[in-house]
Amino acid sequence: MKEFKRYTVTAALPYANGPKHIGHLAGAYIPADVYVRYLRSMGKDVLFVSGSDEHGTAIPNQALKEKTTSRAIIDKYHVQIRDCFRKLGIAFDIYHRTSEPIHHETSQEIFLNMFNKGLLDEEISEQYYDDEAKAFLADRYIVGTCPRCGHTNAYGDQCEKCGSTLSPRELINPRSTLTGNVPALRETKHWYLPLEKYEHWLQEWILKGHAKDWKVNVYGQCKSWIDAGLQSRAMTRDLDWGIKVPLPEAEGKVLYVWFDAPIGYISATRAFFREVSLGKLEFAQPQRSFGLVQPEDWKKYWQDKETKLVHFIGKDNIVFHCIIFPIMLHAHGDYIVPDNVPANEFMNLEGDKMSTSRGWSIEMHEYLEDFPDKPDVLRYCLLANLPETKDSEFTWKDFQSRNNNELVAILGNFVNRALVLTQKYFDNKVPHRSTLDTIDIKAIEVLRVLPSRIAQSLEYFHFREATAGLLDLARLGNKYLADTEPWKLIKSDPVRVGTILNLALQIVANLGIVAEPFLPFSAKKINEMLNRKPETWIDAGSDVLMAEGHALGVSSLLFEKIEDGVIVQQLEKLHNKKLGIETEVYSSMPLKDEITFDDFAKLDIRVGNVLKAEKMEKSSKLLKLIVDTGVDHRTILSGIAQHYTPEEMVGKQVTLIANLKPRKMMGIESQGMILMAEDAKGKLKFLQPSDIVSPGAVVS
RNA sequence: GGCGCGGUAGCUCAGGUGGUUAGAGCGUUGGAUUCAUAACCCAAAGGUCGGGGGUUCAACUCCCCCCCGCGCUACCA
Repeated sequence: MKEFKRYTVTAALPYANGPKHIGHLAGAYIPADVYVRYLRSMGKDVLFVSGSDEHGTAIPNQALKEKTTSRAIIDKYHVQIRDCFRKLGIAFDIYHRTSEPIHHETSQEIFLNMFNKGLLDEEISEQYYDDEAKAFLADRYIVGTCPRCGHTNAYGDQCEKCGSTLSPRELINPRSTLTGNVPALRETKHWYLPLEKYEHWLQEWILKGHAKDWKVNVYGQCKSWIDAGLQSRAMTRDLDWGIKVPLPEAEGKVLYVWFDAPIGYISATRAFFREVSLGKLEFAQPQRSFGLVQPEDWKKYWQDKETKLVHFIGKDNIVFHCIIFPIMLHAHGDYIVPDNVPANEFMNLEGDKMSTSRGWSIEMHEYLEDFPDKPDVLRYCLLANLPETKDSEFTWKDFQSRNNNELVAILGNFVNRALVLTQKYFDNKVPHRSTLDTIDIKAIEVLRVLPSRIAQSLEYFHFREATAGLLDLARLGNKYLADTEPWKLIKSDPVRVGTILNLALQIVANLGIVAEPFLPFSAKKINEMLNRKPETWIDAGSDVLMAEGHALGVSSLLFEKIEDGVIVQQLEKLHNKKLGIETEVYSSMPLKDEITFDDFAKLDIRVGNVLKAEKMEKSSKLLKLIVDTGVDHRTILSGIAQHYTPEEMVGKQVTLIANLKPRKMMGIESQGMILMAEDAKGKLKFLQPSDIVSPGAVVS
């Protein structure tokens, strides 16, 4: 493995439009923090940056929802997320935010640099413009009738009713959400990054250069994108929230959020060195001594080939961190590109996908409210279950069992045993070590190799394996005590017991070092109980960390058991939250505009019998149904393939709109629409009369 | 439908370039023990490695087909 002079480690910028949950922690922040703490302990020159991502259309959207301003939204969530990270021990050197002036400057500089080098293509297209608001409308600010399902409040980019991905031009009767006016099409100019020009470079850099050292999931995802062929992407948007495009002709335009967000890592680094060099810390919180620094020192961390750049992210960010941002850095020319992007998969929760909007999540602040003194327990559980190679699962029962059977019973118990025995037999002082037996020498050998084995795992981003190694170190201690049985020997051979406990305490001291990256709060506690200053990883594996005669501190329990009741409560809380959100979602779905009876009478709703049903070729959602409507036998395509098999549908009575304008889908005309109800999980159920009626029966 | 990643003991997961009896932790069962938060320590039971073909002296590991989960993408209620 190549040796680097220094490390720049980034953790994904959390989007400041809402709270972040433990899945985000597992995906990026915890592994990044462990990695960085380990590097620091090894004495490496490492800088750990992150910050809030505060631009993009979803911020004003959230402001609309919470009936406040975009500024208020980012201020609220920036503080909330930052504080949660702090309480969980995520030790950033700086946690910045993209709304800061230095970030705007940096982003504009990079944009201008690329623009001046001719790296960006100009393209003119037609987009909706609201005359009254004097603004181009971002996709989300246009609503209209969905051309697919007829939903009257579909957004310009997506219909939330049917899930269709739309473009604003497709909407029927579009209107602006700002003023309610009908928007007009106007020409607008945007700047595109021609990703396809860098395909060859990506092939060399990733497909050839990182075939072995990148994780398969990351590599596979990149290969998939590159092989599919890349397309030019707009790097600017018509929006009033974001970083102004620094060109005179770009009034009212901002940088695309995915252009500026990753630059946030760079601007955070700039902010860090500026603040530290001035001695005025606002966002920076240096976690180690950086010595005398200059504002320009940020360049070493981004432009020197001897710097190893590592991005920690979740799998949803792979394309941006492995394709788009590296292309930006490479095209610009002054910057290094990431050496590795150890993206994790997703963590599920109690058998279902985690989702803040669906209420199926454990938000960081919720956990910290309920378990304020247990940040390490969460860190441990997430580390032990990290979705490194595939989606993994967090359950409260596992949380309890990890805590009770591993942290309490193995790690905490060993530390407690060693300390209590020393208190009892040797007046709380490190006893003298005399001649070593074979069993002692064997234990010392294991002690010597375990930390380097853990280090090895960390270097390769195998965090689960490393975490297991930490527990093995405690197991070594437990086994050593069980094998030597000092409590039996104390009467007959106190000198031997001294040797045994001396060694046991050396193992505890090692735990104080090795546990630090994983369980920083507990490691601190261990060192306090040992009454010693923390040491670096370089000392790990040593069997002479604790000097003879050294007085130990006051011992207390590292971890406490979690009772069944606590777990039951959390499960209830989770289910209640989900129910609450579901009813909220249903009740907040606004009623559609009032219609007259005549409007209603236009609809020809009938009951039909499904005569035939078959899967549509090349479609995963559509079933082709032949329905007896009483007046005819017609073909209706229905997107229920994921909910009903063709066999299930045959012979069923359904309700349909018989006079809907036919629509062609996948080359076949659908002559009507089957009415379906959707439950909270997105499952579709068809509507049926309570008793069998004749096909063609009119619904009114 | 296309592409990517997965499908290994009851549960959560390890198993570069194919090679003796397929591993770990938890759980279960049994034993030992009492210094320790009834914790620790030892041992055992438990898997036809998603299914079916093929290549090979030999496949969890390579190739083909199929099924299931997740993601991206297309089409879409």
